[in-house]
Formats: sequence, structure tokens, C-alpha cells
Amino acid sequence: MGDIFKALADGTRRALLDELLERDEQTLFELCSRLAMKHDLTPTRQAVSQHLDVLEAAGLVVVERRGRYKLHTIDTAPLAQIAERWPTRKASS
Amino acid sequence: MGDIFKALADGTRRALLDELLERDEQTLFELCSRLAMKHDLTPTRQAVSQHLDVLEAAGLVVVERRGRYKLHTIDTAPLAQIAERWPTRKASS
DNA sequence: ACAATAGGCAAGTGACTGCTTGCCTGTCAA
DNA sequence: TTGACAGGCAAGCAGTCACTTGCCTATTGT
Repeated sequence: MGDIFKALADGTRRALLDELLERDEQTLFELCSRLAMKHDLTPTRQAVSQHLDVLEAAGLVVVERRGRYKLHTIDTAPLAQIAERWPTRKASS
Repeated sequence: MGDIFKALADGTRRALLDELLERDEQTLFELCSRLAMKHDLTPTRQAVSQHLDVLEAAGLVVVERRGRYKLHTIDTAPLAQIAERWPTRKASS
């Protein structure tokens, strides 16, 4: 559970999820260039790879090896658990 | 936005939110003893105070000074934003 | 007034994080 | 087969984090 929040705590990782939400099955290089284009983030390939490892460990990203490519896909199921854990009630008022 | 997730990334802070969800307007000392009783967490008073600062900065906890007491109350509004940001769709299947 | 209670400030520490650098492995096309 | 392409491994580094320790302020009851 805490792994999910730790994964989401980083801005670069949230940007990665945003990109994966728009298009499934993206490779590491695709995601790198998209971070630069649309989010003005220019980390190294390794840095992005490590971020994806964190997201995968949290269950937020599913990976499929296909030939020499490694395709990443978002899984929003863990995010649904968040809403369930703390049911939204009225602010204490 | 990232502040919310950073706040939620820590287990002790999530436990604090759980306690505040059960009872509003708890003091620092009340929360300390409840952490020990129900969650087997025995951090120092200062540690808990710092956690509450983080939760307050994230907008998840609202504070009201009353005499020598400082009463903490949860505000679940920021949690609702999470569900909105990444709408739950079917897992990639 | 004064002691007990509730909380705050600030420095220090060990662990973790995000990131980089350098090099290596595996896959595909010509 | 060999070179280009996609990705992986591991060490190192600066910054942040959770936590403690020691001391200080403010409010309350007697």
C-alpha cells in the first residue's frame, strides 16, 4: 500500500503515468522523449528506467518483453484502492 | 499535488489519518498514545508532531488552537482529487 | 506564584532517494 | 557477422527524510 504512494510521490513518475494513460505499450525511449517534449523533463535514460522499476514494483505499470523492446502499460487498479481506503466524507466543517 | 502523495507515502502518517477519521479534534498527546495502542508505533512526541506538520502542509489535516491545546482534524477533500486525476479504467487485461 | 501540562524550536544522525556515469548484455537488420 | 539499437547492471554522490535529543515557550490549575 505504501509502495503505491511512494511511487506517486515523485513528479516524474506521475508524468510517466500520464503518458501511459494516453498511449499503452510504450518503450523506454518513447517515454524518455515524451517526458522531454510534453513535460520539460530531461532525465537520463537510466533515471527513467529506475522510475519505471518503481512503478512496476508498485503494480502501477505492467511490462511485456517483445523482442528487443520492453513495452510498458499502465494499470490503474491500484489507484482504485486509494479511493476505497479513505472514503470521501464531508470536510469536518 | 505531490505534497499529498508524499504525505501519504509514510505509514505512520497514514495511521494518523486513520485515527483522525475515527475521532475529530484530537491533540498531539492523544494521537501519540493511540499510535502506540492500536498501531504498535512508538515514535517520539516530536516525531509525531513533525508528521502532523507534513499532513497539515498537504492540506490533509486542519488545526485549531484552543487554549493550550492544538486540535487536529482530518480533511479528506484532497483525497478526492486523487480519484479525479487518474480516472479508473479497466486494467490493461 | 509556581508547578504541571501541551506544545515548539533547532541541531544532529543514519537511512533512503533520485540521479548520473561507465560499461555490459541482448536483439535485429544489412 | 558485425554494427546499430533497446535495455540492464552497479557504483557513487548530493539531497531529502524520519527520527531523536536537549532545551525552551505558553497555558492552566491550585
